[in-house]
Amino acid sequence: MSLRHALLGLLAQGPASGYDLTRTFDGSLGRYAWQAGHSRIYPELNKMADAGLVVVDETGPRGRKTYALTDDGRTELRRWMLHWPEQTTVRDETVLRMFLVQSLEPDDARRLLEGIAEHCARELQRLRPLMDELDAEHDPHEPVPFGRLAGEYGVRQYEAVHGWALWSLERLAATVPS
Amino acid sequence: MSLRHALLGLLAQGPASGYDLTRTFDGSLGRYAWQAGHSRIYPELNKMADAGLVVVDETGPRGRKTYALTDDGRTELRRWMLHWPEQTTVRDETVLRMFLVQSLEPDDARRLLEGIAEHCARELQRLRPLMDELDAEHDPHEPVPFGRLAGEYGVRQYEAVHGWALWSLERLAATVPS
DNA sequence: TGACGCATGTAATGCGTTACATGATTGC
DNA sequence: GCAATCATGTAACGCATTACATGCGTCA
Repeated sequence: MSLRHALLGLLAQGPASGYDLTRTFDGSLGRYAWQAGHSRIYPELNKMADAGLVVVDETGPRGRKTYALTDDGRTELRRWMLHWPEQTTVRDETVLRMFLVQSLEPDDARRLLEGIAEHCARELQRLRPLMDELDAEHDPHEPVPFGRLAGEYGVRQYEAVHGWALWSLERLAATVPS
Repeated sequence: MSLRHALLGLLAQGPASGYDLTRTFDGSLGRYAWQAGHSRIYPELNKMADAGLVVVDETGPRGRKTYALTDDGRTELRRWMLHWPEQTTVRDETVLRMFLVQSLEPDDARRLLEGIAEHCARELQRLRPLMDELDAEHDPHEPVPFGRLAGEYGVRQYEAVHGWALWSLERLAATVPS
C-alpha cells in the first residue's frame, strides 16, 4: 500500500491538495519511483482522512481542499520509512527489457543497447545542469532542497545504466566465433 | 501489459512450462524487474495461446505443458523490445523512500541512509562473487550466459545506490547551522 | 464570453496478490 | 505409504489506469 505512504511523505513537506499531489506524481516522482493518477489519489486521501492519518487543513476556491498530516500520519510514515521489508516491490519495464536483451538477434540487441546508451547520455545532459543550478542557488544554512537527493539518484542511476549498456555491448561483441 | 512480454522473452530462451516460468520469476527477475505468481502466469499463457503467440510444445507427466514461441510471438517480442515509449512503467518502493528521505527528522534520515548503504554493501558482497564465477565458467565461444547482463546491471545498480547514500549522508551533514 | 486551467469526483476494466483447491509423481 | 515437490488451475479482493463527468475561477 505504497500510494498511501507516498502521499504521507509528500504531505510531510507541507499541506497540499489532491490536485497539487497529482502534479507532483507527474514529475520525477512518477518517473522514477511511483505513479498515481488523480482518480486514485482523491479516494485515497478520503480514506486516509477517515483513518485519521490526515486532516483537511484549508478549503479554498473551486472546492479546493488542502490536507495536512496528523500525528498518527507522521508516526505511520516514520514506521514505514524506517522498517522496510527485505523483499520490496520493484516493477520496472526498462529493467525487464535489460533482462531480455539476449532474446534478440545480435544485431537487434546491439541496436537496443546503443539506444539505451544514447537515451542515458541525453538524460544526463538534461539532469546534470539542473542539479548544478540547484546547488549554485542553495544557501548552505538552509536544509538540502527537496528533490536534490532524488535528482542526484537520477544522475547516478543514468550513469550506471549508461556504463552497463556500453559494457554489455563490449561483452556481446567479444564472443569468439568457433 | 508487460507480463505478456516477459513471458515471450523467457520463452525465447527455449520452451518452458508455466511452472518453470513461475520459478524464474521467483529469482532475480522478480526481484529487480517484474513480479508474477503462477495464478497470473497460467491464465496469461492460455490467453497467449489463444492469440497465437505461443503453442503447446510438449505435454509431460502430471499434466505438464511446455510452451514455445510462434513466429507471431517472436515478432511481437521484437516489436516491444525495440519500440519502447518514452514514459515507461516504474514502481519501486526503495526509490520512493529515497524521494521521501527529507520528510524524516535528520537523525532518522541518517539512520535510513546508513541502512541503505549497508544493505547495498551486503548485496554487492553476495552478487560480485556470483558474477565472477559465471565469468570463470564461461566458454568464450558460447554466447553470454542468460542473466549475466542482468547480473551486471544489479552490481552497477547497487554500486550507484551505495554511492548515492554516502553522498546524501555527507550532504545532509554539511548543512551549516545558522 | 470563451478558452484554459484548476479542482474534484465516479465507473468500468484490467492487472496482481493471496487464498482456495486439486491431483500426479518421485523418492524415501 | 507418506512427504515433498511438481503441476495446474479458479475465486476474491484490492490496486491502478482509462474514460466519463462536472463545475468553478481567471485572464485575455
